[in-house]
Amino acid sequence: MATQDQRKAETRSRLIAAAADLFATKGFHAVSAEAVAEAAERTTGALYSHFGGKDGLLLALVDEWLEESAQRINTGVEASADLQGRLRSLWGDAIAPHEEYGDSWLLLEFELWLHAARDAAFAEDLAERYAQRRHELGLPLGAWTGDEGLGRLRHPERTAGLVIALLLGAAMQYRLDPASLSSDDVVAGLRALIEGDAK
Amino acid sequence: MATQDQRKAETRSRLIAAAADLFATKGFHAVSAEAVAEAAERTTGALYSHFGGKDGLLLALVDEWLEESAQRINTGVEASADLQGRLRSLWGDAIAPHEEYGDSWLLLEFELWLHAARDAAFAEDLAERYAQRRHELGLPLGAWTGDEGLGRLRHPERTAGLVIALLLGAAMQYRLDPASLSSDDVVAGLRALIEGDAK
DNA sequence: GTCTATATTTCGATAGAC
DNA sequence: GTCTATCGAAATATAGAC
Repeated sequence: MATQDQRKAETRSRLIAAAADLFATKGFHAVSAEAVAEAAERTTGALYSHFGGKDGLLLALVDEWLEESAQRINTGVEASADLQGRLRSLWGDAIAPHEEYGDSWLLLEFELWLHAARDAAFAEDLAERYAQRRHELGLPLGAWTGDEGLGRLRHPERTAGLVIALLLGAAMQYRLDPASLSSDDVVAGLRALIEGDAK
Repeated sequence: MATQDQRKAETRSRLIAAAADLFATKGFHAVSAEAVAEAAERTTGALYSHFGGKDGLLLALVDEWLEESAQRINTGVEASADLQGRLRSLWGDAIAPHEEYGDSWLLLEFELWLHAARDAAFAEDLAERYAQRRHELGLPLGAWTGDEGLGRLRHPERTAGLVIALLLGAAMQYRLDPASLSSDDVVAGLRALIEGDAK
């Protein structure tokens, strides 16, 4: 194992982490390549060598975000005992500071979505990611309703899509004004969506 | 009525319209002041004279957006006869091209939200706007359920917040992949949210 | 109030040494 | 692979004529 490879990997990791932070808090176009390199304690030369530029860096960031967010959904949720607790955990994850990306992961979520909505190449990647989310949330969702005696879901993935939609839209409003929505309101809404699809 | 005032008003209007289009389709930081002026068939001098710069232009845009979006919610919706039709109209408005802002109004929605999430001054403005939306949607929402024999809503504004949340989150996913959510799914979700709060 | 022209700064990207 | 130095392009903002 060469030391070169370690340093290379760390440089790459540092640059992506710095990009995630800065792109989220200031926006992609508002951040210069030099600022990212400086925050990562590297130089623009290293950035261009690794990613070819700011765009390549953003693409790499999306890829890592893809993997990471797939895991996030399931963590914490499975620790809860009943449906109510699981839904509460989902909402908590949506608004709580995140371990790796801090309290700005929600900003990154929308920053990436905006780039995808404006660029077809990004859109395909992100669309796949959302499909993956719906799929991975749909499975446990169907199981939970069974546990609660609500019957099975007719369309687990479609319901998962609605659940994710409500979480995102509620988080938007919560970010602007935390008093505008209570946790109970959101959880009640999530439950209504789920029960509406349970037979 | 002086011709000077007319020209002044038109210049202002042109600049705001061009800004709305460009900020939505390319993003605020990706658009130069000169590009906005050029699209409005004016010059940067006029832009700086009216708004003091790009930031001032964005603020003026938000204000106009505030008024305009308040009216949009109620139009089209009241034309429908029953709850199902009204919910379908709401969803249609969320994803359909808009008269004044084209098919990019959804992008502007999130662009403005991102700026608000990053800037406290913007946040206050936008928070007020969302509160206004919840209020103006909550009233008819409560009336609709009465018409349908569903009883009255317990918390019209909170339910309106959930309805708006679902519309925004669903529109996000729909924009990335129109096949991911059917209109029936979304309308069913909206109905579930409303019925969940009706007693 | 609006336009032309421009000063100043900053950005993205590259070349070459190590 | 990484860094230093730098070029050319583009952005913000201003000054002055009309």
